[in-house]
Amino acid sequence: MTERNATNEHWLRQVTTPLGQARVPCSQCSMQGVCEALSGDDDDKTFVRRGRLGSGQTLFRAGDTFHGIYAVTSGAIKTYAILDRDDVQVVDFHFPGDTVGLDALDRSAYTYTASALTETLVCRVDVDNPHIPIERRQDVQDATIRALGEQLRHEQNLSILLRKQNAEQRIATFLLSLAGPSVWAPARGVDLQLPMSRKDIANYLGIAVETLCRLFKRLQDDGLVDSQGRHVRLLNVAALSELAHPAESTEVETCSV
Amino acid sequence: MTERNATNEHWLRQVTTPLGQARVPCSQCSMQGVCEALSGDDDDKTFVRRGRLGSGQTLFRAGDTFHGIYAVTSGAIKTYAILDRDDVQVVDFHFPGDTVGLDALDRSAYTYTASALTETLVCRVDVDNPHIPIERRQDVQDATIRALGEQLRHEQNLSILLRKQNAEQRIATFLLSLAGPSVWAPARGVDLQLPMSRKDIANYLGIAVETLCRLFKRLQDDGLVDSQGRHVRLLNVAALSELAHPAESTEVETCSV
DNA sequence: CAACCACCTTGATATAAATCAAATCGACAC
DNA sequence: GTGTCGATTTGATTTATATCAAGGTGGTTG
Repeated sequence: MTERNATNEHWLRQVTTPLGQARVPCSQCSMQGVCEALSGDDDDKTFVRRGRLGSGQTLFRAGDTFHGIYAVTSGAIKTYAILDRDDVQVVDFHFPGDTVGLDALDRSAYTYTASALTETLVCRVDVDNPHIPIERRQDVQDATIRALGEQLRHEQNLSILLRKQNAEQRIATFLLSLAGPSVWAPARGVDLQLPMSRKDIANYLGIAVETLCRLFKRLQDDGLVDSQGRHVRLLNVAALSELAHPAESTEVETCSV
Repeated sequence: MTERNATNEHWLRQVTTPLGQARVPCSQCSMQGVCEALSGDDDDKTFVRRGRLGSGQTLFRAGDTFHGIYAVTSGAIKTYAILDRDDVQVVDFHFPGDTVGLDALDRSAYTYTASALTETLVCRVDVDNPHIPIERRQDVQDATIRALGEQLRHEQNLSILLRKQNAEQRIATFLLSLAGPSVWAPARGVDLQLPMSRKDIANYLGIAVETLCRLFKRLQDDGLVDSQGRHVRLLNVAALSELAHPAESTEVETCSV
């Protein structure tokens, strides 16, 4: 149970901001402190730059020379591998506060392709050059290791989800993770504006688009969500949570009455 | 295709030594350089210690106070989460050259439980104390970040496997990854002495034990492997590779003749 | 406007894999 | 030896999900 909670806790933490929130402050960013530490010291030595991506625009491609990591401040990014012509694999979605490109930190090239799902703002932190301060500053090292650790645990949790949960549970978990901390205070339902297509979601969750659709419908019919295309409202967060990680009701069967 | 190869390349790299090899030299360890850098400087300031675990013995438990990471030098470790009573999830297997506990590097407690699958030797690298040199030395930082990056990519590849591959493909990929670099020179088959049970393998691959058994049998009937309990010999590495990542034979149909 | 194009949705069918059940095997204790 | 317990294997059946197929939607372009 402790484990279970820990797992879910991290899923929720991955998305530090509810979808729709415009901008994330630096204090909530997974690279916290790095930007302040690296920018503004010197005119010529600014290692942090802000950038803007239009919807669908590519940030970098798998195999491109690594030149730094990106922190998302608004919008959304997807990273994906191109396995074949006509066969891609979405590896992750990145929301405000998340970092993109961490998995290439120790390499000369990016591992996956990263594209914006909507208009997106990013902070680029240069780390391509071994001479720049980021390699030397203790606070930056710490932030980097923390970000890597978080990302690693996120990926481990995803692996667990892919082995243990069926399609419906995956969807419930996914929706709750997108909602982020908002689920703790579901005033009158939680509104989500999904930045990605059904196809991307299905691909990410490892299920067929048709299955995703049918299960969305089932959740809708059961009154758990209200789904209008990319606008989804979570109507019954408690029931969704129950779906995502069913209670270990070995002895607590009175609950169901 | 580039992507596909990259993926498999990493799977293979995860296991740096073929199973059965007695001991891994420090030069092949994922913490390369760290041990030499940290040990022997001072009698009292040795941050690397060697340890021995009997079969089944636990190295640390999920929730235990974090006190360092471990490099496996011989034997094998499994890390797993206890989700419920009677429900565990194997997160990873760790072989000589691999590191255990990296995912807790930025935390105060270990994320998963780690147990030895056979008699196992480990090197423990202390990093619990913020005052010790490991936090300051550049070479150690670099090694840590590299190890984290590798682990992260390994986990991403595993996630891709769990979404894209069916049970048979998962098994083929798993066997090839265990064989490691040996598969490049399959003299007269590659011998594997599996340190883990069928149950653990099935759990790790996200399939039922019965399915695993049946598919082992199928591979055996098809002459791809010779499986006698925990002793497995890969008889046809080429065919296994073909199973693991089927050729994109859109226009190269002559190959099958 | 019509034509086109992805995307989304729903239905019918096929199938891989889970589940339930039971036999066999192996290791270890007594 | 005999008995026990877990691990492994095999069989029969069920089920979740993929696949194939076809409509419906919405946006964009000429």
